[in-house]
Amino acid sequence: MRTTHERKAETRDRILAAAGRLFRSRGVDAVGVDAIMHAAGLTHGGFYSHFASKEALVAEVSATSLAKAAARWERISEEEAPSAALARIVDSYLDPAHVAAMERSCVLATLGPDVARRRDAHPAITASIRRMLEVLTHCLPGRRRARAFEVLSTMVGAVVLARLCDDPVLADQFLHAGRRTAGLR
Amino acid sequence: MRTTHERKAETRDRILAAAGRLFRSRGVDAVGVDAIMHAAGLTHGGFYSHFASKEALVAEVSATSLAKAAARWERISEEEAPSAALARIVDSYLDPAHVAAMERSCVLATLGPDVARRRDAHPAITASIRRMLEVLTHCLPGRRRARAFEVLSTMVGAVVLARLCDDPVLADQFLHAGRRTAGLR
DNA sequence: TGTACATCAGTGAACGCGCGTTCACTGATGTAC
DNA sequence: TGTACATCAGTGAACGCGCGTTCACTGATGTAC
Repeated sequence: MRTTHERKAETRDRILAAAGRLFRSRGVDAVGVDAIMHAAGLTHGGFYSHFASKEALVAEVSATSLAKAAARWERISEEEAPSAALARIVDSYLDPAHVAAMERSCVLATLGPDVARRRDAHPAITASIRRMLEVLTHCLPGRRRARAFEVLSTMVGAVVLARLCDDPVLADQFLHAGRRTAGLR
Repeated sequence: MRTTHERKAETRDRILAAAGRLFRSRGVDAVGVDAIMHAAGLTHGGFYSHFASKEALVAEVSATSLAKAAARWERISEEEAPSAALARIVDSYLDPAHVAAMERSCVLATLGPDVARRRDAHPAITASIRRMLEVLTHCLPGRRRARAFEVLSTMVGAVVLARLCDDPVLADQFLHAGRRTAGLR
């Protein structure tokens, strides 16, 4: 029974991963349970032995996906010197290739408004946002927390705006602005 | 026939306004043509004598709604001294009451990722973003365009993040961060 | 000014479709003896 | 070790529903004479 449980947990993770990719690239309402289960290599009927509803999945996907990002930032800030960690976090967030790959991009910039309309996802997301702010504060010169709010806001806004630009030059200028607010270059 | 044309144009505007409100507050895919037409005081069948499809409506709503915002910024920057205009634009954008009222809020922060997935809306949106950057550049001390990118990014990001926060104190800190990046207070 | 006709914005029934969810089932795996 | 049984993750047909879109229509309004 232990192995079975582990296998089920793996399947659950596969569903979460597939949903994360699809929700981010196409939008929550444009992706059906059917498509998610198919992407996870399963049939749609089994979905409800893992999640209570599609809404529950949405909340869990955004929570776990953002928690993973927060954990990655924490790992980077522990492994490297503050300024190097900051550069790595900000540069990877604002990397044009990463901005283009919506399905692997940050939930905040990809599903932000969508998730904002779903109140039950807020607590978990707020917790991850706090962790991200903590990391940024630790990495910023002078460790001024107020600056962490500026940096995170600019990063998220720059990615949202860059994605709306027809012109790649304009898009790049938003990404550069994000780096500048973080104090890089 | 003139009066008829004018009346039809008014109806069209009413549909656009209703769709703008509903799309922003509930999300594009959560609002049907039926609900939009009902909010405009009409029945759903008439929709297609005004718009080719729901997708066409989405593109037009985001384009006109953002163009209106850009025009408002331009008006403010012409009426007031640069620093006063900047304060008015940024403060109204980051006003907690305005942030809470999604249905009247900025398309960038409300439908950003949704619209980013619809390529046909990008040209018109890019044009409005350029106008907004122009206004900000004109109002910023030293008229440094690079700073306009930072300010717009922070404003959009701060609103997106504030809406995801469970805790109103945390949300307010994002809004304050937006003001600080703009050089206010 | 009054009448007959044409136009067309808006109506509401109807359509096919894909969605979220349910449920009886199957068959692989784990447990008991 | 081998057999019989229980469990339950995953299957796939079925459901009711609301969606986007179409279309024959109606009735108010504008035009022609």
